[in-house]
Amino acid sequence: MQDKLRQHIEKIVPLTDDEFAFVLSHFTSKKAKKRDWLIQEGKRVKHVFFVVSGLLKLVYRDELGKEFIVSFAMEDWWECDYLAYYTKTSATLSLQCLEDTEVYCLALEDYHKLCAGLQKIEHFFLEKSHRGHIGSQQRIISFLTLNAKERYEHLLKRYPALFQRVSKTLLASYLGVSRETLSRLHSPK
Amino acid sequence: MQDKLRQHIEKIVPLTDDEFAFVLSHFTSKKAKKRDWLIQEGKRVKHVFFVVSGLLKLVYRDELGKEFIVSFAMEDWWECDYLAYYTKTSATLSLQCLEDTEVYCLALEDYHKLCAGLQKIEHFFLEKSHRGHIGSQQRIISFLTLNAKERYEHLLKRYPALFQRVSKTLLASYLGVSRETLSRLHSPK
DNA sequence: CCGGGGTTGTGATCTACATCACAGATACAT
DNA sequence: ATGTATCTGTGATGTAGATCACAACCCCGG
Repeated sequence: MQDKLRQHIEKIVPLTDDEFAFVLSHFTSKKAKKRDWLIQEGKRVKHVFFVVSGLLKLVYRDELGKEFIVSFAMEDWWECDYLAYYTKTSATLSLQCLEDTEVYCLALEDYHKLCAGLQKIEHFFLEKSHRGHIGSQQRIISFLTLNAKERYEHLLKRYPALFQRVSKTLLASYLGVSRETLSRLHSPK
Repeated sequence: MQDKLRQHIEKIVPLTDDEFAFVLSHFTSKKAKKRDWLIQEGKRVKHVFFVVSGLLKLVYRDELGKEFIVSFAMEDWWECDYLAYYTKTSATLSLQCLEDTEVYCLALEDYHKLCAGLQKIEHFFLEKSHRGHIGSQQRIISFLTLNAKERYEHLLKRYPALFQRVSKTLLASYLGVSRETLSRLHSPK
């Protein structure tokens, strides 16, 4: 299980055994069951999570209680309500397990200590953050330029594995269409 | 003009005179006129830009030639086609001046040298990247949860200054609605 | 000072998608 | 096993917003 994290980091920065031990000492690990919450709207966000196994949804809930999926987090993903985490405010998003899930948890002060103690890891996080930013930008472009069907096909091509693991209802919510419309996209008229 | 950049960085990390001189030595500066391009689709992206003064649009153009505004960049903003920049591939986005503009330019290898030579600045970039990522995530949420009118009002509240500086046509493109619809939002029905 | 390109409003029409409503299927808990 | 909730498809209908079309405007360059 540690190997997952190490391999993940080493895709970007190589680490000695000692360095990885140092990194690992800043994390705690946690197992959660389907339907458990790792972040709850309104509460403080203590950790950023690295997903070792399982699947989660990051959701925003509007005033009417309607739920929107901001992102899915699968193996090897980092997930958090970053705004709440970095600014130490209460969560506006929630993070819930869609399957039994295993994560590493990193508290904000441990994150700072880790970066201060090992420059490489700050570089790693910078790299990760860039990629996350680029990914979000592309999702924005897909909202600007594509219709429901195109967004659906785009997602299907990019993450075929998702379709085995999450309900159409959730996919629809991620794509920003109603589940009825998504359902009709398969067999177009 | 240097002061702009220094003050901007020092909002996040304090610098000595020597450190700032070191930072500045990695940048070049450039003036561009309204309608000039800093990044052109299909070409290589040599620099990331820090906007000292002026205003730019970052645009995506679809197969039909229709233009979509990914973001505006005003004073104190960093802008780039980050994907193309970091991966040294050719641009899928374009960056064009909407006003006469003054920027600092940072080439990728200078960026790496700068980070390697001064840890503080890597920390600064990491912080900036986080904020950018958070901002994009909120824009995604606005696409998922708000209709055209709500997105418009949201933008109006957040960046009132923009409305004095850019045409409704461009705003509509940023918001993902047609300019006719945007126009009708003022005087509802 | 005149002409043309970009900007804005507004009407008429069209369409993608939402919403509501129902029914069969599947999974989950007691 | 048996009921209950959650998922999925599909019809009927409503609506936000796109598209097309035109007229008035402003601003800049020659």
